[in-house]
Amino acid sequence: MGDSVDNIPGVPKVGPKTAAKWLQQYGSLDNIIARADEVKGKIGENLRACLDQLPLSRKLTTISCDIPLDISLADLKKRPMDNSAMRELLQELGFSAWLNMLDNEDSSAGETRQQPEQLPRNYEMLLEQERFDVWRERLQQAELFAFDTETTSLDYSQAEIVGISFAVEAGSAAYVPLAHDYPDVPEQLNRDDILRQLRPLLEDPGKAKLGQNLKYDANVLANYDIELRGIAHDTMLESYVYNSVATKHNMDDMAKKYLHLETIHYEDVAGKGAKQISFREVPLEQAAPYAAEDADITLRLHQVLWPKLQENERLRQLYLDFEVPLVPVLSRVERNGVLLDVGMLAQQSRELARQIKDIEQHAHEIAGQSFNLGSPKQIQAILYDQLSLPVLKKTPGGQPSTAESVLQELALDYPLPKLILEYRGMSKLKSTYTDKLPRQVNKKTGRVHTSYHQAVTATGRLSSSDPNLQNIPVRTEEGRRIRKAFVAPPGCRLLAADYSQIELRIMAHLSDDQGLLKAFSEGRDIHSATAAEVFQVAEEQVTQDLRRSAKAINFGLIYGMSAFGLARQLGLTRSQAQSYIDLYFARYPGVKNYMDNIRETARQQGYVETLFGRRLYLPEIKSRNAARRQYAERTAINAPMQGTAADIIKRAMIAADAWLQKDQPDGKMIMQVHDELVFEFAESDLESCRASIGRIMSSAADLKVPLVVDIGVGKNWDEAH
DNA sequence: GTGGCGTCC
DNA sequence: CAGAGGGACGCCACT
Repeated sequence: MGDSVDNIPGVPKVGPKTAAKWLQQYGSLDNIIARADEVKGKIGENLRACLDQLPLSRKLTTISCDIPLDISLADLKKRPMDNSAMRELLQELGFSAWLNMLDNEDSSAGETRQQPEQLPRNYEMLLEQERFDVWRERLQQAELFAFDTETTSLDYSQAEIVGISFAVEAGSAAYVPLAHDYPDVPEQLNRDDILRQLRPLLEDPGKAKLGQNLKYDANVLANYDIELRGIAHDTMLESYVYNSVATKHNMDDMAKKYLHLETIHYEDVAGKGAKQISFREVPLEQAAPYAAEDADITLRLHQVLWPKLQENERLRQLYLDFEVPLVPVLSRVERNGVLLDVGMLAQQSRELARQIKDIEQHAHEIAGQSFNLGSPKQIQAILYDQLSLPVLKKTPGGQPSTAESVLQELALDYPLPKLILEYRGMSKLKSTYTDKLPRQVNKKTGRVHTSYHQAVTATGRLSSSDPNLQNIPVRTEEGRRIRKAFVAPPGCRLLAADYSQIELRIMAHLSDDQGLLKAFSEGRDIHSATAAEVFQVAEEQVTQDLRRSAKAINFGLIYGMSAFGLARQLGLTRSQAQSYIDLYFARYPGVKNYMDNIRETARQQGYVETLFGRRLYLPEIKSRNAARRQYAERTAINAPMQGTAADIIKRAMIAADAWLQKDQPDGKMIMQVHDELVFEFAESDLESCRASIGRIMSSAADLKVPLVVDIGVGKNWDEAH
């Protein structure tokens, strides 16, 4: 720790999340300082000391919050904290993400500090068949009803249903406890019996259902052989499509933002941490209000969000044609799961363990002492303090970096960095993949079942977790061995289909650049074509090196990279890199034009859109802080391309699923990796399926360039590429 | 809980 | 004049 302003000794660390929480709680930095002593000991004092010693307009990083503060504390105190000034200030401080300023109701001001309303509620607990019959009839008659399952686990494959709640109109909801279990628990309706009675309703596609993250409920119901149909609305997706970044899309946060209601949290009834109990053990008198409220709030959220979506035709279409239909598709993909060769992974773990041990021994000999190769801190001490290697780069925290690029450079001159790199690679493979994946195989199905998240990314992509199947290694030979453990069952083959250069094709489409469009239309290798244009040689004369440079330029552009970044990547001087970029823009003026336009569009309307109208709000595009503004500008450039690609593959998934259901019921869609879909087909069907999948994916969008799909088949995922 | 690092597209 | 590549998830060390 140094003694500069950004590292004041004795000031306890305050992470961005804590800082954000305080800001939300207390309204301004000023109030935090006034109140912080009460809540956090001496932090308030230290905060004040920290801020008071700042010169006017001094740019600094406050504590470790990474808050660039362009104004002094005196300035801050002078400001009247009305709603708009507060919003502006928060944005300056870099807390726009928590500002709730993205909502279109923004202009209606004055509601951020609104008191929670009293929630009118008429909640009923159903313990007798007669009352359940009344409610079932209500559901039967309702145009739309909300429901929610309470279960024993967040993991759908482990989850048992404990109860179900319903709502048909705001303020009125019912909870049906079915499997609560604790001493002296009241007698409840029989679960199997009730599910049997509900089944026709839940499976009827004509009966419209509403829920919060219905994919989860669909998966849980599937454990009871109930195929949920008639998914009409999902509040999580409504919120996501309406504004992907204004709030997290869980019910508690959404209720706060859109209903100004404080809800009963899961932790309130089940406790948290080690003391958390299963919902099964939650007493009925607590469970019923919680569960009924879930259904009620879902309905109320829908009543607020659905009209908002209907105001914008493109958002409405995106929601109805992409996101909602994707829910049952993802549910099936997850439940299909992927077969793993666990024996193969176990063998790899053993080999890695042996190699890791050898490297450790060797490294300790070189260092002359024992240390933890997995600790960046210890490595830092050994490399820079003890062995006095040159410091090439520092982390944002001011410490000498031990990141891969740095070690690679050092590895040219010293032996230890190379060993550290090898160690990192191997321990990563072992801990994250070969050790972990086999433990995530479901005992009942013998396969791994990931969860896809539909409302996480800012751009519209899916994400995957538990396990994350979207970051399985592919780059190195050792890494690819893990893909060989993703296998097809006997008699089947995996079919992997990926969109070729989809983001660059989208860039061609969006920018309408004639050169780029022509290159794609002629089916040329885009990186070679770019190299030929930029370096002004015939395409046959493009060397691997030139192609590599062109590829870096192409991808760099998609991400909004600067000359500095390109120079670093290609090992050029900055001016060389700049001249490449200039040449590129000279050759592809449409691209240059597009990038300038999209920045301007973002500034003017405050958001950017994908081809299908998905929006990403970028409030920081107008930030006076250059770093934040430029970050927003890069996002403005990247999001339409990344997001359009996400839209297209979602549409392809919906179409592929429909085709599977109709024509190939034995075939399975088993994975999505952003621009790739993986299927499992019987060997005998392989060739016809290959043609069908190719057709379905290529026609998922009609761009000015062809959507080329590369398809491979094999007994394992690696082979299928 | 946070930061650093590493895996993917 | 600093900072200079988009989007994710997971593991580990450390506090």
